[in-house]
Amino acid sequence: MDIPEKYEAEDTELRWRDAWAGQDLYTWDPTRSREETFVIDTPPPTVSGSLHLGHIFSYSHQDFVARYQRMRGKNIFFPIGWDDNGLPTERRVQNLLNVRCEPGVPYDPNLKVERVDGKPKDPPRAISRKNFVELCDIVVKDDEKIFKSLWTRMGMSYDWAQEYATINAHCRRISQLSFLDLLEKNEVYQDERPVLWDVDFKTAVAQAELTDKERPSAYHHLNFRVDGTDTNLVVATTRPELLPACVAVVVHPDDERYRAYVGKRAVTPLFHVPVPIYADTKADPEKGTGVVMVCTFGDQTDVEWWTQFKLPLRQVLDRAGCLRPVTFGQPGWESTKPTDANAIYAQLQGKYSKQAQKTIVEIAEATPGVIAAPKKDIVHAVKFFEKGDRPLELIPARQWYTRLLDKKDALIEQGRKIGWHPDYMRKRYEHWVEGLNQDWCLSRQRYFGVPIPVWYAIDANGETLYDQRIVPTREQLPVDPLADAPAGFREDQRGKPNGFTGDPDVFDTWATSSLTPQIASGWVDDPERHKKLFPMDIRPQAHEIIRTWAFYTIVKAYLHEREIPWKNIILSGWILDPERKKMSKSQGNVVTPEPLITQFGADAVRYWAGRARLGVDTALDEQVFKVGKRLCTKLFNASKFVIERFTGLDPAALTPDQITCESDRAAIAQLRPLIRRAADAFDEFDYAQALQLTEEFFWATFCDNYIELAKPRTYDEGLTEGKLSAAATLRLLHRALVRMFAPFLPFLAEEIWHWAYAADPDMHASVHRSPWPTLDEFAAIPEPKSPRTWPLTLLVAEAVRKAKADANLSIKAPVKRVVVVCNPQDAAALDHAVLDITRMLSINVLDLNETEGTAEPTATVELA
RNA sequence: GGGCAGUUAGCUCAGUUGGUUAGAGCGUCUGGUUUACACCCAGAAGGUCACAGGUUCGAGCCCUGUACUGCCCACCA
Repeated sequence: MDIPEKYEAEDTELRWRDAWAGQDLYTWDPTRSREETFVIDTPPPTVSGSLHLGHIFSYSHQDFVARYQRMRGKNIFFPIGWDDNGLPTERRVQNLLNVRCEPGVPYDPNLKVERVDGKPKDPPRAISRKNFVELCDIVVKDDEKIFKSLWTRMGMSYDWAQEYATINAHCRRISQLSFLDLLEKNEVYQDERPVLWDVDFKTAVAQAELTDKERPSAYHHLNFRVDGTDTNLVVATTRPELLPACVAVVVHPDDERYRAYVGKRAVTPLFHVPVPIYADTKADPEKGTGVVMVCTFGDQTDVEWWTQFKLPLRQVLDRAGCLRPVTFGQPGWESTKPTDANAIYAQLQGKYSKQAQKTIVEIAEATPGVIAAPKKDIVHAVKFFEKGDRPLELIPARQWYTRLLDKKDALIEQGRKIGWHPDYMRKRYEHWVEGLNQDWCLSRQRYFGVPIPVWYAIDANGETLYDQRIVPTREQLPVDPLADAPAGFREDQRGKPNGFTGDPDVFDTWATSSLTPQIASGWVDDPERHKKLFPMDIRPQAHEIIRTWAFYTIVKAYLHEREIPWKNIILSGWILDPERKKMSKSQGNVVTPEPLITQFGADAVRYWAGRARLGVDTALDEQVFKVGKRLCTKLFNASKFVIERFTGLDPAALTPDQITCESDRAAIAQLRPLIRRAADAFDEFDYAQALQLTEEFFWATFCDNYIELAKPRTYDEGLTEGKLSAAATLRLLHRALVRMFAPFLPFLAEEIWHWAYAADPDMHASVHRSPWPTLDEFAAIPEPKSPRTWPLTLLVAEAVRKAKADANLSIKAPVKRVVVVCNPQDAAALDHAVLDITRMLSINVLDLNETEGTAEPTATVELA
């Protein structure tokens, strides 16, 4: 193969990308044993949106490990999936096609919609869930193509035969199988109770999807008359709009101020609703006025008191977060002055809670005797759905749950069986499990997701019987209960008395994502394959989703098989912008990878990723790409030298026994520990350490010193012993280094490999299937007579270089004399390399002045 | 409020179980047409290892405390 004059990353990378596409270098071999196989639980990226530099970063880390393990001879299972199921896709489809999902609408097999550019003229078209899901499928397919092309460009060594998407039939089936299995095991259950609710998406969410946001708020001080007295209890509340939902008042049992009122009733202002006064230690005397109003529902404590005191439900918020119609004076809505209450409520009804709050405060301020004290502004943390824009509410709803609270200890124990890299990430997992306070809410009131595979019977009166569930058989899955009729029923019985109805909900996307190991392995559908792939070797992922993806995956593996899902989990850090801020779309500081790849090359971008250790957040520094590109250029040029210098010399004629020079043996002795240390680092998933060691050796030991030392001999006339020894050594060192760089710089390494080594009988045609260097390859080469030869050579070289630099002379300028003062052992060691040293540094005379004692050797330089 | 990390040269980061004078790259400065490479080579300057105590013959590393930064969790009347 011809070696180009100059290194052109784009040319090299395009060529190999195309060449690899036609080969099956990365194909998993199902016939090989589990022990020989290395299985990666690749994160499926969310396809709606674009990949940013952070993805390139962490996905490169996975590929380093995969490529290393492959070179160690492992049969790599490295699948890639697309996480297309879920809210982000729904939003994209709604905007792109101007449609909205309306579950009651019948399926239209001939539905045609067009993409809209800019703001749509018409209101969104209501379509069936099945149509909506089909449109989502079409849209994500396009994104997946773009993602695939970027991964290919980055040289990711996926086995594309294992490609999947989390919404495809296989994933829906596995996800539904999981649910049915847990239903049989009584690990999932349905319950109607207050649930964390997002009023914009109109769906329940789980504890793991919460995030706190600081919001300005205020304590409003309201007078509650104690029934039958002239005394007022002052309630401090941040949610005055929930006053109509008030069902009780609570004080601390030891609070002297209020002890006398416990057991009496208080009357809410404005609505005149008598409510009981309870004592409970959860009421904090220090907070507000020490008097808490219990509403259905303002916060989690309200739910607890509501349950504890068996309080009535006065639900005022509807699922959109608006105040729904209620009538005081009706059963459950007692009021001593219902007419007044209804007049006030009429002004709130239909408003979002925030507007209702404003209104009720105005009314309270205008009504004498209601406000006890001026409001007090505060800032406090409020719970949000992580993807939501408005605070969560607690709204009673029927939902499916997975039992978690009864197995916290077991889940912590499972976590301890897994290797966490870095290890301290294990603590994050354990703290999360310890802090769990709810079972996992599985159901979402959304559309583009995996349907919950359950139908319910409808009785003769048209009432849905939630405890009379109809579940499909395993063979039927995947099913859509809104489109498919259960066995024994006809479609026209849907929604009719004595008929059936389908569960309208879909699963939390994590319910499916948590099954990536089972999705990839085939699980119960292919037990043989499952056995060969599960538990997996590594799960690579980001640390902020330990509480979701890692946690839920551990939960599923435990509930289904009492197993851990993988032996190790490796956690990449984040890419921060140069100001150390996390990259995010909302911050507007996201860097797209394509221009960087074009400018520096995929190998250089991978190099940048390889410099960051696991778990460490790294500030983006464009200089590092430059360094990566420089490394590629250097590797290209050094390789060109090593190979072209000996054009015409048959590589097969170069054998280990020709390596006779002490300098050469000394250089090889430097490589041995490098190979071991880099492999050790890689075995611990510390690719960054492996890269650093390799790079350091390559640049300093190999290029700056060894090549320069050996170079004069390579110009010998004829095939001298020294020249052959140098040729064999250069080739051997170089062949090892190219392989050690291969996981990081796969394109360039492959290119160089094909210049020189692809035809090697004990290697593979591709560097990526060639063995990682082992000490065995160098076993036939004797150790140098002294381990001091190499360091002493460097000592002389450094002294001479410094002398020349100090004198502003060219490095080629001749040196009259160098006197080395050292002990006899060192003198003997150095003596082996005298010829190479003098030739490299143009030294006329090198005197070795032996002195007894252990004093450090010194070199004195006398310039010409 | 609880927890987990981190704080080392102007910048980005290494620093293995405590062991001479603390490292690299980038940047800066000085020199060098050297037949692989000027996307290069050589050299130099640059650090009270956040701070304060302690253990030790010896601490960047171990212990205690403090400050700051980031993340996770809790609180939400």
